[in-house]
Amino acid sequence: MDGRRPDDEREFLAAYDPRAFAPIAVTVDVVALTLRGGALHLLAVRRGGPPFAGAWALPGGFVQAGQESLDEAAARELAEETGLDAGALGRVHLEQLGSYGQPDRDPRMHVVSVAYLAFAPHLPDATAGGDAAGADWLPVESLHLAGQPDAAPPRPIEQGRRTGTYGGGTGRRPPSPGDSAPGASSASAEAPAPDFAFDHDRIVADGLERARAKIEYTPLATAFLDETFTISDLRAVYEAVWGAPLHAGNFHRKVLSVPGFVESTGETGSRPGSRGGPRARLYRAGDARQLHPALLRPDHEAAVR
Amino acid sequence: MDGRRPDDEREFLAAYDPRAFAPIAVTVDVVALTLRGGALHLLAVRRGGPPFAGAWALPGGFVQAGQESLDEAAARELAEETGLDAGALGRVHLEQLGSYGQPDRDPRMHVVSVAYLAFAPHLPDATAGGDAAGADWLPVESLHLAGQPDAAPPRPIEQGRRTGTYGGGTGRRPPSPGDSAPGASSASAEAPAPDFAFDHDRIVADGLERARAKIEYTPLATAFLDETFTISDLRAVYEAVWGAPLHAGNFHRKVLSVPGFVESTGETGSRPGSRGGPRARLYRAGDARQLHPALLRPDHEAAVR
DNA sequence: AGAATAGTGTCTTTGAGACAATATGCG
DNA sequence: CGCATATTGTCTCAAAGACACTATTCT
Repeated sequence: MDGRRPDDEREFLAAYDPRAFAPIAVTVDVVALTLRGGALHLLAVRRGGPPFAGAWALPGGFVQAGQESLDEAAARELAEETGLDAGALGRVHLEQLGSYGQPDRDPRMHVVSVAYLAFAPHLPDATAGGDAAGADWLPVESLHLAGQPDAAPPRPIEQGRRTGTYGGGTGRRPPSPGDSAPGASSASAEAPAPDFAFDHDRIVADGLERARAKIEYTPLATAFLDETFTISDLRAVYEAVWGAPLHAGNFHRKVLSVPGFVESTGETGSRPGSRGGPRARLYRAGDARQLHPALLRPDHEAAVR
Repeated sequence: MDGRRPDDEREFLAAYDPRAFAPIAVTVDVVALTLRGGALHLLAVRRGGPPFAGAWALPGGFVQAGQESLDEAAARELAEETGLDAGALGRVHLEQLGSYGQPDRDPRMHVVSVAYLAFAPHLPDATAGGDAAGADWLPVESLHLAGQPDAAPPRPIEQGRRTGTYGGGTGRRPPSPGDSAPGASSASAEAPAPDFAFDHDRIVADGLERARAKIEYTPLATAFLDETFTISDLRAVYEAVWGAPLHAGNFHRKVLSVPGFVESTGETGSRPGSRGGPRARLYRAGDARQLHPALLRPDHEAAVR
């Protein structure tokens, strides 16, 4: 309406000499999830230098200005940390999660981070790329995450013991007051009580909630599996991501009843379940992009209220 | 792990002298939606200068480095264009939509735009803020959007005649090429067929799809209404956003059956529908943040396949 | 043999949607 | 009066979930 105000003046200048105006750095950070030994794992790197030296952080880095899109930058960073080539990356689901831009989230300067969420089939051990001191897959159930975004936080679990099934109860987590996660990030690796650098714990929490919601109404759970899989493999994905056991029979029927979710390869798996049982039939991902009707989380309505 | 590679070198420098490295500008753009006369409208501004001078664009601007978060920047930009004060802004729902960072999306330089989605009750006419030549609310049904993200594009509608119900058919819209719709208000808006500057048509399409999906499983449709409203008012929101008529009786029962969606104010509206009928009871938004069970779009499964 | 798993059948309950019916208030 | 709307009732069908059952294969 009226004449230029100071803000506009600066914007005007910025268009012609951006370096004089916009000291905001843009990075991408990736919340990469995979299944290892039946448990959901998150890719994290050890920070090699300050700030937060020694703390866990998400793999990520600066977007190369004028060179790449955000999606490309995320794929590049993920590849650097996992050693994946372009072919293997093609089997990974990568989607944008959200952007984080609090002015003080990085003590050095104003950094806007565009977070991505990745679902990958079982991947090899992580290899530290960039200036990270190390990279590793952390079991999600061991994470201490601040400010759970919604209502599906990882429940307290016993350390060390991984029976392949669940340690937790039915899922209506008690608030668990003694379960604090202060900034006391230990720099040694044995103790898995990972506090994250920056606001990465919030990004991880948001990513986990997105993952839990996304497999409800999309077939993306198959992105955690190989080309062919059994219905039980698929059920294991849902159980690992949701952290709750599912009824095998009903799940089986449900998956087959949703059009386009999976399609049969007429084959049958050679190795039955490690504890006996008939050989399961093999399926591959179908062509649906959305599940109708959706596969809703058990008891989720109660958790949300 | 190993020695620094060139990329790392640049990142390292960037941390200490960002101006030497990161010529990426960060902006926010807002997809602001409201209901006017029963139809969904989008807030747009006329660009005052190149590039894309004279074209419609989303309200937005640069994030003030070190001064504000992304959310704050979006709220500020929205307020500038709508003349809303802080109080009125409190009644507006504002959420992050996604970030857009193709290197060539702005011809001047690499600009990463963080898009926001806003739901607002009926607002006054837009007032051009910043360096815009004008601002206006455009009927969403008149927009020509490239690359519809999904399967719920606006259908053709008859202009002028707004009977309060629908002109369209059952929802499987024919493309309807010659369908123009002048916003016919302040800023020389005779020529419609709005093509947007930059990639803003894609952002708008993504925002619309997000809005259509979001009111399925959240009570955010109430954000388009005043403090109190009737069930019919609420139904009008769903019909405007989804672009399809809903069965009044079933909708009524459904809304009341979802816990926490609306709560009754014991009152009754004084003005019945303009064409007669009993006075409807008034409700206000309930305390639920998610709807269980959800209010699914009719026929959406078929549209998605 | 005993145990665990794959896959199917059955039954109950909930919810979505089609349709009908009644009451209210405007023109 | 005639019509549109608000609200409630009824009926049918799809789907989720609990439970049971059979067949298969490992230890």
